[in-house]
Amino acid sequence: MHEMPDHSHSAFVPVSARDLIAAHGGRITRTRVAVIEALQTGQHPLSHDEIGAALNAAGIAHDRVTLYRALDWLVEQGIAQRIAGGERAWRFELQSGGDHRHAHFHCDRCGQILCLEDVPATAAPVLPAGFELARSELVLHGACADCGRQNDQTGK
Amino acid sequence: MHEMPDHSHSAFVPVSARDLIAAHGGRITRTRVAVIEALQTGQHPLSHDEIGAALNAAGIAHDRVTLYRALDWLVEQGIAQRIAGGERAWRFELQSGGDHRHAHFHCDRCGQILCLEDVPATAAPVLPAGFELARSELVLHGACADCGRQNDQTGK
DNA sequence: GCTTTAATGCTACAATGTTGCATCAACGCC
DNA sequence: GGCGTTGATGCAACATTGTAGCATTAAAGC
Repeated sequence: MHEMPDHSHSAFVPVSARDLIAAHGGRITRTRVAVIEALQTGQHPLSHDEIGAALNAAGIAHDRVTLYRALDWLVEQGIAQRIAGGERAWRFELQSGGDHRHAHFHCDRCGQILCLEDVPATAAPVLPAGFELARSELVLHGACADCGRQNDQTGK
Repeated sequence: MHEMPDHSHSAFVPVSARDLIAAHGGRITRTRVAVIEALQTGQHPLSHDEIGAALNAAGIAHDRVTLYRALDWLVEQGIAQRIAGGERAWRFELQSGGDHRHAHFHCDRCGQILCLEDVPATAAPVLPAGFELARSELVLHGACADCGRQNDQTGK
């Protein structure tokens, strides 16, 4: 809402992370910035663990709980969204504008999750009376290209 | 408590739990029988916890681990299927014949999961090359009829 | 620089699921 | 029916994922 001075010294740090946080009235902390940047960099939804590793790689010291809370806040603000991957852990990805919801692909071999940008998750058909639809989540399961069909059966 | 199964009004003929187990070459134990009966009785996918409660109610002593393993076996055999509810815990429901996969509705208020028998989860569209689709899972989120719109706050 | 308080870091805990291993019991065989 | 084999169970301990409480730190505004 308010004017931001031009941070011309922001070498490789995308300004949008800071703007994104400020636009939601949150304090700009290194954890939040790093988390957003990790999500921006990642080509697929990241688990809490992967984000933590990214922070470590970036030299950002952090606590497990802090990361959980940072992610909670991002989801709460609508900046990020949670995805139920199939495993017990949540995955997170940035809410790429508006309510655009796409489907995801979960590789049952490597556990990786990929975005299927082309495939909308908004298959919202007939619901019983009284039901109120908030959003829909479509997850396709199978084997990704990397895992190929090199191994044909995997437990779990 | 062994009642005559009432299947006069539905096309879904309850298969004897014992037959189901035997057909897959498993041993007929009281735990497995009770789990299958609990899933048959339940009108919606049950969590491990709910199944455990059902076993207790039926006077079937059991261990937590035994229940996990019984459920694992059922899924492995294709008798039951796992559903990622959105919470961390799995839900289980019987694989009601063939590969019929329907969508599910997760109430964000009460956490209940319901089957949407009418809504197929088979929205299998374009996948990138090399990808192998095994199954798809469609979960709709919102408020169920019971929770109605009595409370409007939602984590969305 | 100083104040306010959101955000962090730590400890402890809760919930869910897994592993190893000794024991039990389901099933086939006699 | 009794017996042996082996799958299934029960128990203890552990692993993973996520939360709650609270003192401390640091971001934002003055």
